[in-house]
Amino acid sequence: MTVATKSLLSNCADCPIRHRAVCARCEADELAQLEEIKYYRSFEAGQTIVWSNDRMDFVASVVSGVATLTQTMEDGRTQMVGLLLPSDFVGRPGRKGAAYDIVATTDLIMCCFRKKPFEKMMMETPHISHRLLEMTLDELDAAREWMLVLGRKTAREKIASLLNIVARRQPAFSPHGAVVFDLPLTREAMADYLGLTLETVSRQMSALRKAGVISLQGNRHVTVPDMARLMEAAGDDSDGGHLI
Amino acid sequence: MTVATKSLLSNCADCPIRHRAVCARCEADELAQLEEIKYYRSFEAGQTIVWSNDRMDFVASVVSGVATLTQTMEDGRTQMVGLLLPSDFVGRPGRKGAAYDIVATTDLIMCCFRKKPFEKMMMETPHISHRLLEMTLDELDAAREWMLVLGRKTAREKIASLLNIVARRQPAFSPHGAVVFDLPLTREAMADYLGLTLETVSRQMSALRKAGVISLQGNRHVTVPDMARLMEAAGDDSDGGHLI
DNA sequence: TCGCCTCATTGATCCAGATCAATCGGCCCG
DNA sequence: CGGGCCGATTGATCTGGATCAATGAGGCGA
Repeated sequence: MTVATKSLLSNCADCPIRHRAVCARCEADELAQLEEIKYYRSFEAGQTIVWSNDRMDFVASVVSGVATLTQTMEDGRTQMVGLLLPSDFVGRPGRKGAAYDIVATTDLIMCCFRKKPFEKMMMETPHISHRLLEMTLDELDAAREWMLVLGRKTAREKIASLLNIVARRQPAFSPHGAVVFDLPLTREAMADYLGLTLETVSRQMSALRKAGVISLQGNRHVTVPDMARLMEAAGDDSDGGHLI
Repeated sequence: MTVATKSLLSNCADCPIRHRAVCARCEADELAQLEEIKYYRSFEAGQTIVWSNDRMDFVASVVSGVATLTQTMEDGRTQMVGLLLPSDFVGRPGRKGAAYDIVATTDLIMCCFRKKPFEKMMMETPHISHRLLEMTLDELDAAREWMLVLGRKTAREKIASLLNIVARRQPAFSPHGAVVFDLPLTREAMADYLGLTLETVSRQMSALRKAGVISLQGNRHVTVPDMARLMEAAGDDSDGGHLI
């Protein structure tokens, strides 16, 4: 580990997700308390972080990289139910085990908190529980948005919706002009997220490319020349009247 | 309004959802505070309670009856994203407008709190914000469960999953033996929840009836002779190892 | 009692996406 | 440099659920 990384990882004040994660509202003294119960873990792309039903004695924030939450039926059908990007929260206070498989789809660093002391701190620190409530409400909105995608959108709209989500969470995103990014998911993982087969994902990616909505450099590297066209392909109102 | 109903409606201590709603953890003095900012509203089956994007200056608990949350695309496709049963919470503290259409599907009574004072109380009363966090995490789990239903289940499994959810929230539910209840939704509303057409819903209800998984008295009244068979039809593990 | 309206059922046909199958292309390892 | 592997693409065919269409059945007002 380089000296720069080590510093990044030990000092909350310099943390890249300081102002978006569950600790966003904490004061200096509260951060100091968190520093005492936190530790970092890193994972390589493809590693499973937690298996569904496993005991889970920590909660965490994603610092860098991407992870997925996946549900599996007995006969093997799978559905991804969450995409965890930097600053997203993992785990549920007040529950023993994991409800989903959690898998790193890129190299990943997580900032973990031992669950017991974190729960204790939540009880005593409104800044944490209020921020967690706010983040959970946001996730609930995202999950409901995704229910519309899964229930009513066509394969092409589903793909465009996924590209849209990933594009918007890029650090240097601007709603107008071109956006360039790497997809953090394989075609198969995209299919699991979208309720499709990987063949359909591949076909519709090609279709969007042929229509000029996106261009591809290799399998993962995507250029979106015009976000408005992508939104349109996703079936979303391009001037989305979003509430705050 | 009868005397009995009036008493039910004015005194939190006698409230039927007292121990499951957002106020579940409140002490007597906190209930007294809530009583000051609460008021009741009732709606008839079919009435729209709030339109998406409307200003919403209250939050509420469902006291009796059933409501739905629905999202609509510009071209008219709709997806139901939530089913609100007694004790469920409506609205989002910290947001001005409604994100979804909220519609009463049966006659409905809601216990409303003016938003501003409720938000103030949340800041000062951990019993409320902790309970709300817990309820929101449960809703998030339910939404993710529903993502699996929408993304990966067959039409027949979808219907069985919906019947399963409704059966389990009946006041007098027992996991073994028969369950009898009234569906709170039309075939069309079921279709909106399940990401299907109403014709497919109707066909699959008939198929489940012919297979003996359910029996129907009229359109709405359902008897489930054996919950295990219903779970099986839903594609769920009948001895589901649920976490707490 | 009749006619209408709403909700539900059932039938016939169509099509988006699943399934089955072959091929491609980059990458690692020997 | 060649072979094997993994992820992705593309093609051919099949099918579950959508769509289009007709009919049924309860409830209610005139």
